[in-house]
Amino acid sequence: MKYIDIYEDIKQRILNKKYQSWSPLDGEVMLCNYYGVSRTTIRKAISMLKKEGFIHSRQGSGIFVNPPEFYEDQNLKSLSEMLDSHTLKTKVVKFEKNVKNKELSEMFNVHPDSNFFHYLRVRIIDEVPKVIEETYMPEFLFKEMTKEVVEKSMFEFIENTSGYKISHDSKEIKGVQLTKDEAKLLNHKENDIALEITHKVYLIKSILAQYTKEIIIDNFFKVITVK
Amino acid sequence: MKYIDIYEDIKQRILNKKYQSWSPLDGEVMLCNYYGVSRTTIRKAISMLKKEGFIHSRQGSGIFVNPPEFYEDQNLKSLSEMLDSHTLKTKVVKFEKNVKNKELSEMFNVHPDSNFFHYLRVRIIDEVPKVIEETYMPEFLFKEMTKEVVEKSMFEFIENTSGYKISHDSKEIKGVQLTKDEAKLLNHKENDIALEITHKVYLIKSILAQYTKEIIIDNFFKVITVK
DNA sequence: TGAGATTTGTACGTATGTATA
DNA sequence: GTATACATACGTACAAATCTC
Repeated sequence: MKYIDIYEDIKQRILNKKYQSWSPLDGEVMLCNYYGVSRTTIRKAISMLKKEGFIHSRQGSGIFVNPPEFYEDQNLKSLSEMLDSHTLKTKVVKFEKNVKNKELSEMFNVHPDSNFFHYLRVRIIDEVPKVIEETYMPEFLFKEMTKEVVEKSMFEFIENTSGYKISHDSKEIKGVQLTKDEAKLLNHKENDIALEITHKVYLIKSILAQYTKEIIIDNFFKVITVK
Repeated sequence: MKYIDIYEDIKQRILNKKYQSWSPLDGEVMLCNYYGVSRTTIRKAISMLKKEGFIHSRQGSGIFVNPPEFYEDQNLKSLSEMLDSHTLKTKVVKFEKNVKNKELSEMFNVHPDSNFFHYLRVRIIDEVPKVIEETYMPEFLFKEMTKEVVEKSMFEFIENTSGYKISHDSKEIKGVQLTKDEAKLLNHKENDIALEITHKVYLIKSILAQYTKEIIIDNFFKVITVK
């Protein structure tokens, strides 16, 4: 798709700091000529870049490159993926199959005897354990699941390998005090304040595919919106 | 603007539960005829509805209405405005002018002698105090500021009355324990866990116009993303 | 201050591609 | 396989905001 290519090209230029913050991008007509496409196509690419906070535009004026803080935390990935620019290690503390649990079955809206995968990972950033990540997934949806998958990216597995399509994504953020076990895993003191993010991933038709609870010790979460 | 009208019309139908969750909307061509506009215009309205989580579409299949949890907390307004559907009262606890403060001046990037407005409001939802909101704004930007404005909507004041345009918006969310004073205002116990949201509103060219710290006692914040 | 040029925004129409039913 | 429905892409015209001289 042309507009995707153009979007990627401009995005890379911005990420590689080819433009100064607030500096104007070429006008739409100029971009049409440069990429050899119609204005509709350029505007589609521009629209995506705007949505993700890379640029903004004003009628009569032009298109302008945003400073990095506008787009850095924009893409709603797994919270831990947000930290991928740092040296990141993942330690799988636990990996179980055939877990049965009444509350889980209710949450996932499946038969009470259903089996779940369960794994617990600790994310280590710059040699410091920062995030505990505990995940449950129904086994009947993911038959090819292995420990190897858990050691890599679950997100990618769902999107590319499993054949399912992710429909939406809900996160609930709250402040909590660390339990004894959590404190131990994170080298912190019991009752220290942390953020708990419960994360549900849904497939088409609102089928819940994954439930994750993250405990994150860097006690903040940042959201930037561009008008 | 036609596409805005169409967007509003369909949005209202969805909010008023004229459609069942997951039920198909009319096709694009049908909507063109109904509203008497081109397909481009329909697609612009559809695109906005998608962005805000009201609907989703799949190629070859159709356009489908999302269930309420997709769109309820979508719009990034002031966090307290998110609760406007409940009976909401605002109590202005403090309103000061001519506040000088070194840290504030640095944060706003203005001369150290600059004056700030400062006000502290408590938001009362269903008769229960839930949110403490403390705001600082530089006086030189907002000359017409009065206590009356503070008692109503600050957001509207900036957008409509002051003549400035909001460029972007950053929020930082963290877990905190209530101080003695905060606990008193919220009828809670000292050291109870709450969420603190620091909120910065920027005008064009990254001019910081408002700094708000919210302490919110309902200890969660929900984000839903639709792919 | 004002008129004209520039630039993005809105809207129309048409044709073809691609996923789904 | 065919029909349907959304997705992509082209081109054109005019409106509205902004910038420049």
